[in-house]
Amino acid sequence: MQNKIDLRKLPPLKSLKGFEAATRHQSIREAADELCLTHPAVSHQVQLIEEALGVTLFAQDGRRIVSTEEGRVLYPYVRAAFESLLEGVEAAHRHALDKPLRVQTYVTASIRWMARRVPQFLQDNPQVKLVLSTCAVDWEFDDVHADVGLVYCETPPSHKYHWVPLFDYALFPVCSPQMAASMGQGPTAADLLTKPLIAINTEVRNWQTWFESAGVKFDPASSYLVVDTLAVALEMALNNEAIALVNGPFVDQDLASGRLVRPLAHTAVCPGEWGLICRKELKENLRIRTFMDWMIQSAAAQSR
Amino acid sequence: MQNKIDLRKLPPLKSLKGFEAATRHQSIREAADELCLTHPAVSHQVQLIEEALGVTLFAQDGRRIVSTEEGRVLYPYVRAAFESLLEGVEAAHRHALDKPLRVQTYVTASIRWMARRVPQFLQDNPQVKLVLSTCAVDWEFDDVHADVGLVYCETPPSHKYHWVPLFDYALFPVCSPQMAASMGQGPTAADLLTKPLIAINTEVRNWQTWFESAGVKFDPASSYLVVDTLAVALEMALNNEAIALVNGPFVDQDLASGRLVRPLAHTAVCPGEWGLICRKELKENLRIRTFMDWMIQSAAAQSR
DNA sequence: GGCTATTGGTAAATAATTTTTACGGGTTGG
DNA sequence: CCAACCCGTAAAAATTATTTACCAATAGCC
Repeated sequence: MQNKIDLRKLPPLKSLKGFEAATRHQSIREAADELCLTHPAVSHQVQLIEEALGVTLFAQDGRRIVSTEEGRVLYPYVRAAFESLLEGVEAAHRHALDKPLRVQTYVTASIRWMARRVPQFLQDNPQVKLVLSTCAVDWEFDDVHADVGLVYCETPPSHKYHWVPLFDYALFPVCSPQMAASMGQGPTAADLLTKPLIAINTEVRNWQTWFESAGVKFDPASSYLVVDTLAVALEMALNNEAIALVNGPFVDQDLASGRLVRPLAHTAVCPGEWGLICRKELKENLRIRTFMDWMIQSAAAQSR
Repeated sequence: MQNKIDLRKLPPLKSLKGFEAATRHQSIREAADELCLTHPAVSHQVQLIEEALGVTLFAQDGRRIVSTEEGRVLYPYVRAAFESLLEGVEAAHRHALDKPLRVQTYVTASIRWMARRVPQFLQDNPQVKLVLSTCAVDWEFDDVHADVGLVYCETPPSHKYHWVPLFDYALFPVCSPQMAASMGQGPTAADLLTKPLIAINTEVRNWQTWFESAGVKFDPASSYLVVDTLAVALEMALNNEAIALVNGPFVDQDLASGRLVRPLAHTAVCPGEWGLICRKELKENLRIRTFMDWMIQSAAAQSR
């Protein structure tokens, strides 16, 4: 790095704000107003510095104050110091925002949730760069290769992580309007057993869970289609080929547009939640906070 | 002056010391040692800044810490800020010491006390410049035209002044060795009445005070010489022409060298004291403190 | 000239902050 | 594998900063 410097000779740094503002205004009161302090606070700050330096910085002139020559000599240095710090903060921010934010999520969440929001996010935060990476649904959040994750957790994750739940792991079937119509008016859960059901290979128990919560016996051995991601299942549902079981708010747009429908309203809310995750020490990180806050906002807007 | 800058965006200034040292050492503990703090203090300071900026500044690497890229980006700006402040302090000091220090005192104190010390003081403090000004003995300290005074005060001066007593207002007669010899062995106070006594026009009562304290009646109307400063009176005493009444430690050298003697030991200590005076708000001023401390030291050394 | 509004300074009380103490977890090197 | 070392955390203690309440001085205004 660099050589040692004598930090002990520095005046009380906090009080320098008072000196800076007081010098600029040539008035204790105005400085106090600017700093949102009372005038004795600024008065005291100035005195502290005068004592620390052994130099008189202001003289009283009527009911105002006037910088002494020493005050005028000192000011530019203090000013330069503050400007350097502000530049440094700026530079650190720029640098921090410049590194791409690595976001990890599952295929379906990526395609059907992230993909619909990320463009707007990038438009709102043009300085941020994103790298989206996708993993299988049962993967854990990998804090080495990602900064933030949108993942499902059955139980709150370990204490080393910061965890913000976003929405329920809520199971409900969807299919094409034609498929729904073929089951007649107001089909029951049992009626679904007559149709091709698609399951996700990592979550084969979901259909059983849903049927049980609907009070219908379901034989897991009964033949059904298994694919490896919900995105594929949904594609098949859209193509009128099967009924898919959705596990989160991933079909809102298709439902809104009518391309998919819910043949019946029953929803099975499972334990655990979808949420955003990051390492605890990064939760105040500028990029990460920006990203998480935006996504939380967006999720709240969706469910409203 | 200059334009407003946004002081609110500044990180907690005091904590920057911790960041600076921690970055330089790449170690919290070493930084703490340098700053004479405990390691949690520095750890906390660093965290404060990280939170304020929303940027991670250090990463743990085994049992040390390593600056992140952001930390390395920020450091030079912080460093520059500190250096600017140190320069500013230096510049203010230089400027403060550059203005001559205006010292006010009376003729005799000036000639017979200051004049003997000032050269050494200036040698010890080569950056300080002095202007000595002299006034009549009954003048008050004039804080418009002087920074410090060496004056006599009967009662402690008003609260707006900083007052450091240096020595008593002690009256005792001095004369040449010949004059003393002409009074025979062990003269009494009354014997002095037969010799020419010199008084100072602003302090004509002093002889009366001294004789009364010695238990001798003294008629103020009795003829004696009146001059306007003790310095003149002493000159006459040195020339064997009269007995002078000294009111402070102004003849120490002459007594030591034997050029003047005290015909008898009786001393009348009057109320009040000689001392250094300056405006209260200046008492921490670098030049003034330097000067006063030096003179206090010197006076203490003399009376020792 | 006297009155009032405004500005600063001071001191004690209060609030905020920094620092320390005490402890725990993780890493390194013998 | 253990001891030494370093860092982080949380609560307590110590220190600083700020406010409140007051006073003195000035300047503008009848």
